Amino acid sequence: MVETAKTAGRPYRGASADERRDERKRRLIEAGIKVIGREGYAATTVRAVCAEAGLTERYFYEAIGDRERLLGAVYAHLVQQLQAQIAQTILAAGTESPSELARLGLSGYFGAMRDNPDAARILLFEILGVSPEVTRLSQSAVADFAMLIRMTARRLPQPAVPDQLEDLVTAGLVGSVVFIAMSWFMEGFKRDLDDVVESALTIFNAVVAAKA
Amino acid sequence: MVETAKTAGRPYRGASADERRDERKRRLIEAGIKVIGREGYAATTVRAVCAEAGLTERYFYEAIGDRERLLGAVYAHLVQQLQAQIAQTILAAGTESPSELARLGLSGYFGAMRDNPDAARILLFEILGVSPEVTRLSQSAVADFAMLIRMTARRLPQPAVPDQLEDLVTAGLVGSVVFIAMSWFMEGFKRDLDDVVESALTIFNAVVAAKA
DNA sequence: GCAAAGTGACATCATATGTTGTCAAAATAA
DNA sequence: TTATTTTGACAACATATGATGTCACTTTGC
Repeated sequence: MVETAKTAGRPYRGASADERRDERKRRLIEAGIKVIGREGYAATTVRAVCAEAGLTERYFYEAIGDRERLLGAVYAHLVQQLQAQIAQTILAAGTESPSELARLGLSGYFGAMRDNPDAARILLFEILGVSPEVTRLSQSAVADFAMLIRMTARRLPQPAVPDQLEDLVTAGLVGSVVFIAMSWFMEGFKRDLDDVVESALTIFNAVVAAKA
Repeated sequence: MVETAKTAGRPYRGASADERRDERKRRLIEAGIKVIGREGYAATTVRAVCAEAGLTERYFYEAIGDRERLLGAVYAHLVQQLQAQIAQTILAAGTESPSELARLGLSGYFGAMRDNPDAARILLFEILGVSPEVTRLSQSAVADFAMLIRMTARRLPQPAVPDQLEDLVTAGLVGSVVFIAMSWFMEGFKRDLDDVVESALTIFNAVVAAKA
């Protein structure tokens, strides 16, 4: 008991304590996406997530804390991933036409939903009505996407919408995209991606083209 | 034990067995609106609903069945109420202009949300991610409102949107209204009702005015 | 008045699940 | 090798709550 100052962590299997902690958290979030996406948040148990991750409950409570924080972490992860993908798509585009940018962004969004139904279910359905904290998180994501829309529309010569309504209108545009995605999801993604993109784009272009 | 055929019910306190059953169900649904609206569905217990209704658990299980069916019944009740109110508003209107009809309908919708926040919370937030059955219920309500929009838009001389996209676009319009309502709700209904209606109407009119 | 149906307060049961603790085996440092 | 840390499988606990049962009291019909 003379000296145990370095209890803070020791390498194990070639990884430092911090690296292992991060890796466990990553695996738990990944497992959370699968389990919540398959079973729904209400039916998701800590045990099931741990089994999917190949970890024990202790690490769950160390890395995440509780079920609700898992959902928050999963959601934040998915939103960030989605935003990054869309941003990358837009930035890589050779065009600056708002309409074409919108098409690219919407394609990225809807494509991501179709290609990862587990994530889509969480992003579209499982996130609401869980708790005030999680609801705020989702509202924050909506605000982010609304901001993206505003930034894109700002490239237009004249504002299409009265200033004091801009935030509500862009929130509405986000909602139209989400609901189209929900309908598509519920139908099992039967429609062509192009149809879905075109539907959302119809609304976007109409609003942008309308005179203030 | 010679004869007890009429076990089917006896008047009590001036009401028949059926009347009392209906009244209990009504009170349970009313209590469900209050408790779910205040505490959220996840935090709603059968005991709390029964206490709010002034009834005992036995009647809950007789009249409703379980927690999830309560949410379904509450939601169906609220949607029906909302649809009836909006339909009445529209039918009583002296105009046939789609734009004016839309303004009336949207005023009814947003006004109802503001005037009954408990119901609004259930309609906007608490209904998703509970179970496949309840999710289908909400999708069905979305489809109903989308149909209402299409019927209104049909009065226009020429279709504003390609036929094969009509369902997705109208789903998107419903989504824009819902998300505007959600934003408004989350801000504590600070904005004027007129601003909110005008925002949704901006999107509606733009889509309707756009050329196919 | 009296037996039976209806009601309400409460007890009880079963179960699920979040959460923490135990303990032995594997990996590391000395 | 040996002691210590890390890990994983699993037990154990407390709690909440859905769901059903008990029992005394009220109301009704005869």
